[in-house]
Amino acid sequence: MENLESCKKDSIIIELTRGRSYANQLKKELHPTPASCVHLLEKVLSSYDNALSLLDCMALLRNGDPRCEGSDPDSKGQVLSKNSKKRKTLATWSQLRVCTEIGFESQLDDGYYWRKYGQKDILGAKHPRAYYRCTHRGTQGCLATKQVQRTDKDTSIFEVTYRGKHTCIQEMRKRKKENLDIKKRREEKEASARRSGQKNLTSKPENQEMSIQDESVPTFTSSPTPIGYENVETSFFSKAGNFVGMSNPP
DNA sequence: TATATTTGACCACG
DNA sequence: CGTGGTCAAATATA
Repeated sequence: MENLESCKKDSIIIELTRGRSYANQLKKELHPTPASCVHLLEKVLSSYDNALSLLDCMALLRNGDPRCEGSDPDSKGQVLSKNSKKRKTLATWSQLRVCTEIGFESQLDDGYYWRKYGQKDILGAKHPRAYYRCTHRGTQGCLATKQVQRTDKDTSIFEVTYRGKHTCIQEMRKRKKENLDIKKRREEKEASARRSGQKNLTSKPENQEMSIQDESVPTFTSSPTPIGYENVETSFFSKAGNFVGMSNPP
């Protein structure tokens, strides 16, 4: 019976993959695509991707991670800004929900270098939203940015929105080692601080960079998913270590 | 000293 | 005018 179920699932995946492929073909066929069609096509493709990702999520759930049930995969998610001060052109975007383990930074670490440039309290959100941009924006003109915000309900889930595309790949790989070295050092520092300072009631803990700050967002220096699309992509990370689900753009 | 983060101010948009 | 995104001075860290 499990076989039957997985067989059905495979069929669904095949169909969805086919549909996505057709949509891509259609996209190619429409050479000078009208603006309205562009948007629609993006939606269609996004739906296929989301459906496929959902199946992945279900598979992971079946493998047993009850934590993921907390978040509903079909929720619309919150509407993120479609247009910012300087990026009106980003008309289309997609959201994706992913669970990954916070403790394991390796999963979050693909070598990208981020620099925090702002933090903002968001109306209706319990936790502030942090704004990052690629460190090499000035030198290489890399326009990739991301936003990180804790979810209201589950503080262990982070919503990460990526925007733009990295154009500094070479530099990234090189930097990854440095990045890890820095993290190692931080870990050691934190460990020693914990050991020596457990009784200390110093109001400011030394481990701000490493662990999650109460209200703020951890200083991720890398993105967990490859950035290959112009679209904004939002991911949700939690302790669970599994994919949770995703939601469609409005 | 150089580079990264914090944080209030500023600005555009609805 | 409120909200969200960005800027930039002050501050922190190596």
